Parts: sequence; C-alpha cells; structure tokens
Amino acid sequence: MRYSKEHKQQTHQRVIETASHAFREKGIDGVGLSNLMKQLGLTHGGFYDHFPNKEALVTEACTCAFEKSSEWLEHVASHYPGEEAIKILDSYLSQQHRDNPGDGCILPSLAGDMFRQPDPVRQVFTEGIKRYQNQLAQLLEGKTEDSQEQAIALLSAMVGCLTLARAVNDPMLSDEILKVGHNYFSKLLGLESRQS
Amino acid sequence: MRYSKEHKQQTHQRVIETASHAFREKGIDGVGLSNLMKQLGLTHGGFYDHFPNKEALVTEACTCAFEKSSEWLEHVASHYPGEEAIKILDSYLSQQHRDNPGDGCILPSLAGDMFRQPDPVRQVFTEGIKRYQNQLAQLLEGKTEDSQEQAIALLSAMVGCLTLARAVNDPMLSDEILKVGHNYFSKLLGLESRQS
DNA sequence: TGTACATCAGTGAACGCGCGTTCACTGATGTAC
DNA sequence: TGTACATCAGTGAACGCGCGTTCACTGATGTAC
Repeated sequence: MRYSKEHKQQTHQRVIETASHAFREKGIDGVGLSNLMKQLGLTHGGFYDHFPNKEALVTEACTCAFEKSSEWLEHVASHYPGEEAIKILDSYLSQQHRDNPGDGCILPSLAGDMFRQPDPVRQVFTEGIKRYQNQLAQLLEGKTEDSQEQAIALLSAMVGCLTLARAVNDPMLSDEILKVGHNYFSKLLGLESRQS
Repeated sequence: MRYSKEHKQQTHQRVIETASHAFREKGIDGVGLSNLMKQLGLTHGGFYDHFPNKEALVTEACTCAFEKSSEWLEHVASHYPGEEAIKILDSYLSQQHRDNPGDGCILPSLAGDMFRQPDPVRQVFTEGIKRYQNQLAQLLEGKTEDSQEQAIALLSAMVGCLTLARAVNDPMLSDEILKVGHNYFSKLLGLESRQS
C-alpha cells in the first residue's frame, strides 16, 4: 500500500507512543516487538522500516515518556499558580498514578533497571532527570534558595515512594505508604506551614 | 558422587546466595539458570534437585537479600547507639552502596520490577518492606512520636535517591544526588538540629 | 578388614518456546505520458 | 480521462539464540555383610 506523505511518520509516532506505554507497564524485556506491532495492527517485519533495532525504539520511547512528564509539569505550573508543589505531590503520589504505570512517570517504572541498560538509554534518562530537576526547581523557585537541590531531593523521594507503593501487594500498606510519603515530603518542602 | 549429610544443604544455600547477588546486579530476567549454576561449578540440570522452578529460587533469593539488610540494620543499631539514623543514611546513600548493587539493598535493584512479578515474589517483598519499616522505626523510636511513619518515609526517600543516583550516567550528577539526598533526608528526620 | 550394593547429588543431551533480526516479496497508490 | 509503471509501507516465512525445564544416566561414597 502507498499512503500520503505523513503516513509513515504517523506510524512511526504510533509505534513510539504504544511502546512508551508498554515499556512502563511491562518493562523493557517484557515487551516483544512482534506483540507490539500486532497491537498496532501491523506485522513484526515492518518494525525495521522504522527503527534500526529495539534499542533505538527504547531510547525514542523513553524520550517520549519524559516529554509527557515535562508537559505535565508545565500544565501544573500554568493551572495552579502558587500551589504548584502541593499539586505535584497530590498527583504524583495518588492511587491513580500508582495503579496506572503505563500512563505515568517513567522513573518508578524503569529507573531501577537503568544501571543495567546500554549507555544510549541511560543518556536519555540522565537528560530526562536533569530536565525534570530544572522544571521542578523553577516551580519551587522563590520559596527556597536552593531550589535545584530541593527539586532533586523531592524527585528522589517521590520516585521511591511510588516504587514501594507499587511493589507491595498489601493494599492497605500501599495506601499508607502514599499517604505518609505525601505528608512527610510536603514537610520537606516547607509546605506544611503554608497549609496549616 | 555421594557426600556428607550437610552437603546438599550447603549447595542449596550457595545457589541462593549467588542468585541473590546476581539478581540484584543483573536483574531477575538477566540471570539464566545455566550461567548461575556454572558460576558455582555445577551444571544446569542439577538446579531442579534444589528448586521446583526459577520462581522458587527468586523468592528464596529475595528473602535472603532482605535478611542481609535486616542484619545490617541490627549491626548499625548495636555499634552506633544514639546515632543510628545518621549512620544508616551515611551508609545507604554512599558511593560504595551505589557502585555495588549486588552487595546492597534489594529495593533499589528490584523493587521497580515488583509490580510485574508473580504474587509469591511480591509477598516476599511486602513482608521484607514491613520488616524494614519496623526495624527502622525501632531505631528512630524516642526521637519522634510517629516513628513507623517516619521509617517508611525515610525508606522511600533513600530507595528513590539511590535508584536515581544509579540510573544517571553522569558521575557528577550522581554524586550530587547522593549528597543532596543525604542532606535533605537528615532534615526530614530532624537530625540537622542534632548535628549543628 | 574386604567386597558388593544401594543411594542420590550432579550430569548433559534434548525439548519447545519466544525473542530480535533478516529478507524476498506484495500490492495499493501517486505519477508520468 | 485512461493506462502503464515506479514507489515503498507493510508482509510473513525463516534464521540463530538463549531461555526454563525434563529426564535417563553416572559414579563416588556410605553402609551392610
């Protein structure tokens, strides 16, 4: 079949977005290219018209996931001026986020495997984390003097908290981890005094 | 070959301990049973004299890793009375720990994959995390009223911090993540005022 | 003390399976005349 | 407007590979006599 000029680009983008979701949900090794293409109504052979190999897809899919997080941060920044930080905590440490890894932040899903990945993928993560840090720092700016440091501490804490909340199979413990994390990490930001 | 009575038990234990290290270093899917047995000077066929399947090894190896963490906490508790919390942070967020995942805490290595694992493995993690929380809480007891909550918040934060420090391939950023995490999370514990 | 035998931890060939990757092919469509 | 052709996104059989798992076998050793 021959298609319009943008058709191949669209397919390329669809593969990336489907993969981005699937990787977060099932892990990188948990997603086979054959199954992935089938999800899109295509066959596995066509994959190599779009990417030289699986690793290239992984880097593009991770880039895409970080991009989504960046957009989310911008969205929060523009819609909740003055209470960005607490909104980020609310959303990041929500049951909704915990229960839908495929739609959420890539860090709790895949960061734990990063030190075992080839360098191009780690590179994408490194840049993604730096960008995350910068954007968070911007939102915290003015509230503290060391917003860059606060940003990376907050990101670390949120990632760990969501990771543990997902890991346990006891729903009550999981809920508690989210609740306690939300409570303590807002203290970390000095938000406690603002709220009370 | 026929051996002394304890010989099989010893082999069983050696498999578990080698696997426990290998899983943390290479991930569960990254460790093949054939290679694992070869590391021990055995052949892959013998594996099934010790375990019904790989999943059983995974649960035993994870249990073993949590046990090691528990011993480490006890060690800190008995050797640094009065400054347990800061010693835990020092050690957990150290370059040594970051650079040796195989010998370290299982959580930054494998917790991110747990929500994709079968239930028996998640069960081991759930119990391990509860035990971690209780032991940490005991060390914090007296310093705060809500030591259970503080314990799980601290654990979350440390796990996330080490995970990100390992994920990035920029050594300076990685060091900074550790340093900033150490700084901020000791604030979270109210240790800052104690030290200054 | 010496010999025959039972035990059983460990061996290694073989299995089916899904993986990433390759490649000769297809066939609908845009284009040239 | 109608026809022949070139394009190229997508097809699907085939590849080698490592995986988890099975199983008939081995052979050193403890034990019985």
